[in-house]
Amino acid sequence: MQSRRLKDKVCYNYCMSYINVYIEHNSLALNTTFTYACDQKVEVGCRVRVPFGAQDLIGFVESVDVLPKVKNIKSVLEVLDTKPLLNEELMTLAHTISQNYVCSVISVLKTMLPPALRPSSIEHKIVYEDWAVLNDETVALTPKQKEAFASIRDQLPMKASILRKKISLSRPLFEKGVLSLEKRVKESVVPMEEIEDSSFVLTEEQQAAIENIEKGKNTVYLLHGVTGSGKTEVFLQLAKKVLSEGKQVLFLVPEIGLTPMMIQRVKARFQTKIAIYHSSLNAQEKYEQYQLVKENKVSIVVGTRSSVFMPFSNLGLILMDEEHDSSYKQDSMPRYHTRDIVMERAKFHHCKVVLSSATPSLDSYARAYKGVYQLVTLTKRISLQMPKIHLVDMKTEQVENGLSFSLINAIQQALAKHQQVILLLNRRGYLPVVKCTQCEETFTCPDCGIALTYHKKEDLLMCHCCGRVFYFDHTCPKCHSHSFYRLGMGTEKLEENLQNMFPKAYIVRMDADSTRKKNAHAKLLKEFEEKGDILVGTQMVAKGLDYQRVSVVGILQADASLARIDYQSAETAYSMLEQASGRCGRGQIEGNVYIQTFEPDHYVMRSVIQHDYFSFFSKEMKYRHLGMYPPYVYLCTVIYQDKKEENALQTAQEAKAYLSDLKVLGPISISMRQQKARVRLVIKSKDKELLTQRVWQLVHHHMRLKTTVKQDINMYPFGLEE
DNA sequence: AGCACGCCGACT
DNA sequence: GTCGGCGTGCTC
Repeated sequence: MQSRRLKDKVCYNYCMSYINVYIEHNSLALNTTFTYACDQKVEVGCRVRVPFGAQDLIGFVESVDVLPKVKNIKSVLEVLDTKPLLNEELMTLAHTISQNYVCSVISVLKTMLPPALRPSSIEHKIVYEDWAVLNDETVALTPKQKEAFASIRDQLPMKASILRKKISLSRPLFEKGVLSLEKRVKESVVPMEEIEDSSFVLTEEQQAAIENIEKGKNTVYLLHGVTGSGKTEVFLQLAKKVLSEGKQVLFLVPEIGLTPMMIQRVKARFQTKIAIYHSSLNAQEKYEQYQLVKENKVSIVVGTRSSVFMPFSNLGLILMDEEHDSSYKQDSMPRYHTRDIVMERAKFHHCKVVLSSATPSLDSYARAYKGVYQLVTLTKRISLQMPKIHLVDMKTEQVENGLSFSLINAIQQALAKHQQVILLLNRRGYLPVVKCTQCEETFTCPDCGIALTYHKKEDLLMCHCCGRVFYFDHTCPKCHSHSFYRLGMGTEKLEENLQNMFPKAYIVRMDADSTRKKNAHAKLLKEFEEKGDILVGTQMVAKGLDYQRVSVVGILQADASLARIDYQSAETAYSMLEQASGRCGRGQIEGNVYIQTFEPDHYVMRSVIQHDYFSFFSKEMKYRHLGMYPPYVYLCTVIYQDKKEENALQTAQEAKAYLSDLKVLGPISISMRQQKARVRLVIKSKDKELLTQRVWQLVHHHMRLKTTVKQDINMYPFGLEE
């Protein structure tokens, strides 16, 4: 006994440790650890509450020392976790991401964890509920109590709330000690519908692709398959094999809302062993899915970009569907690209990666072309032939309400045959520009400085940059005139026009406005599938939809996506056109695509008409080489933000001078945000390490300036829009 | 990032 | 004489 006490005491003294923690500030100025004394057991990867100046904040333990390295050390207020939230792999990964993306470590730690576990003062509490568990069966009971107990004996442990509903005599059972209460994490009921798994017969091509990947020596594979060639089935087969070996699979998708059918298929195939992780889950649901993975209760995770941080212990395969999709790049700190994280995790777990797309990113295809990745192709459609593309030359064609006669004709024919039509117009709202006829005044957003779009249904003006809405009294604020030019057309107006032209047609509109509510995507798609004739929408209708009855796809204002000054606009335009075309002719009926354009001879149009990705790739690579753009160089954008434009501009110019050894474009003024002027630099470098090093130096240089001008770094931006 | 400290203008 | 504006500087 005495020795035990002595040991305890020694242990107590010994346990005084000095912990280095990251503070919950995202600011790069605070991207260092702070040391605190702690007399409790703590491990690296735990959260602690610490005093920080006048505030008390949450910190994340980075390392533990026996001796302090600095003076004036405060003590931790509370240790929040008994076990580390992140393992060594993920802690190391956080540092790698911080280093590569020039962002704070804590910002990475925050994104890695589900909201409920985030080191943040804003609490997302984990919800617990009471469960009744068996405590002592030998206690004497009255006959009635015995009877009540017997009726629920086999259902234990059970939720206390359900128990109380079932039997009225629950209280004495607890009081006498037969049952006891236990707190358990509340489980939100995620309904698991029983779905018939679609039967499948692999085509020769699919079979060959699977063999290539399974037997291949490479780590990374690019599965390039035309739309409707059955890439998903290849994925499912690969996953099945890896799962049967007892390893875990990560299946990444761009946005769950757009691919309900895909999720259904994966669910159906792998029933119980699956976790689904995406943005529309609430904090509690995310926490549950996260725990399932951490406790090794599931072996396949289907999810959007944040699921790349799941705490896998034995990852055997990473599948990345629609790898070209922009939603894989996060546009807030840390601005990581999911593909990069995938490569890091694959390196750690020694597992294979399969990227898949009908229109791969130029980056990935270039790597596959060079042999860095192994290219695997699927050239044939499962159903019929590829849809036929008709380029409609808007310079010569007759037009009514923005629709060419060829397209109107095709729609009429499709409707007559009870086939479905998808129309894509990448502009939401009713009228993109409202202009006073008297003084030419246009309505612009005071925060962003861009033109407001008129929305007819709500009768208001909306900023499509920040989402702010403005009351519209149909009076010019400058000259009080009541007449306005009406320029352009958005999806809302197109829907109205179509309804007038085809009064009997059932029209479904899908854009950012109609899909704001939870599950709106799935609802609208179901509505279209069951009774819709025409689906009108922005580019979101181009992605992943798989309906058998669609025979016509129309793309309006196809040039709009080409006309932008962005180096990447041709790539996104090609991808959008090809993906949209792929939505028709998936069943037994022929597909026809009408692309309305003023530039039918543009190389993007020429390639789309042939479904020839490679010809597009070759042409585009030449332009990228000429202009020195990715994948020939690495880019980084730096945005300077200030109330006064001249301040931002001056800081940007000084930064450019500081980076005189690198190729720097700009500074140029870009749209405002939150009433602040913004000025942008674009840095180019062939040397990735040098770029990272110099940008870090720029960050420290900027901190030394102690200016109010904000500096915002975006490593490897997805295009140069905004 | 926050929050305190500090030094100036316009009020009871 | 004080309340409060926001410029500067520090936080283990």
